[in-house]
Amino acid sequence: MQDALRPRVIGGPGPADPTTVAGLDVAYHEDGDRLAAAIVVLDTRTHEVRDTAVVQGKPSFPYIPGLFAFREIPALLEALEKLTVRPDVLICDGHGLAHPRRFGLACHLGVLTGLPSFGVGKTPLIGTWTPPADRRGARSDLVDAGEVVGAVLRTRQAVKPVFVSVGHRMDLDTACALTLTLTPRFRLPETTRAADRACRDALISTPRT
DNA sequence: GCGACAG
DNA sequence: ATCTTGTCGC
Repeated sequence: MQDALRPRVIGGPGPADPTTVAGLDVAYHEDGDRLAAAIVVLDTRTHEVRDTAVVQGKPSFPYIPGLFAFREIPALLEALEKLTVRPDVLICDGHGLAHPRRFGLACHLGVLTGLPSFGVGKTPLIGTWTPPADRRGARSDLVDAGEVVGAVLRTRQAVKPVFVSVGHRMDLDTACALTLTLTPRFRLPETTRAADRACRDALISTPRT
């Protein structure tokens, strides 16, 4: 399925001046039988929350490296339908092009929604790289099979870098610039942090349905 | 065959 | 992802 959908990915450039950016994330209950997906739309400049959508559900697919999207996409698409604000960019918790078949979660969501997207991963899935300089904004190429599939970006000095890769209708420079704009204080983008908080809270505030 | 392996 | 334990720093 990934090989079939990959041709539908459209390359950059990404939006020149996106007004809103959305963070997407999914949290799982420790019993492994319940999950919550959240999407939080922020104003790109002020980081003010413009919209939030949270849905609960059950995992329908196991976690398998390389097939991660099939586990989280169902709930994320449901949450997307509940949004009243159409975000200009989707920022995913995971990779885009930096995937064995060049079709990670960010690419998959971008193709299904038609929206520009990119991924910001906390750990690598594929590729090799040299550590970027120890200062915010420093970056190095993430290379796999001889091609640059993403960037290793330092969002905070003296903190582990993040892995940025394009999804759909996006270019790496725009993705890295947006990531830096969204990390004024912490390692991860405010979008990701807001979505992580939202789905985690939803999972706890609703012990049973 | 062995090791790696987004969340 | 989630959990635990321990350390460092503001």
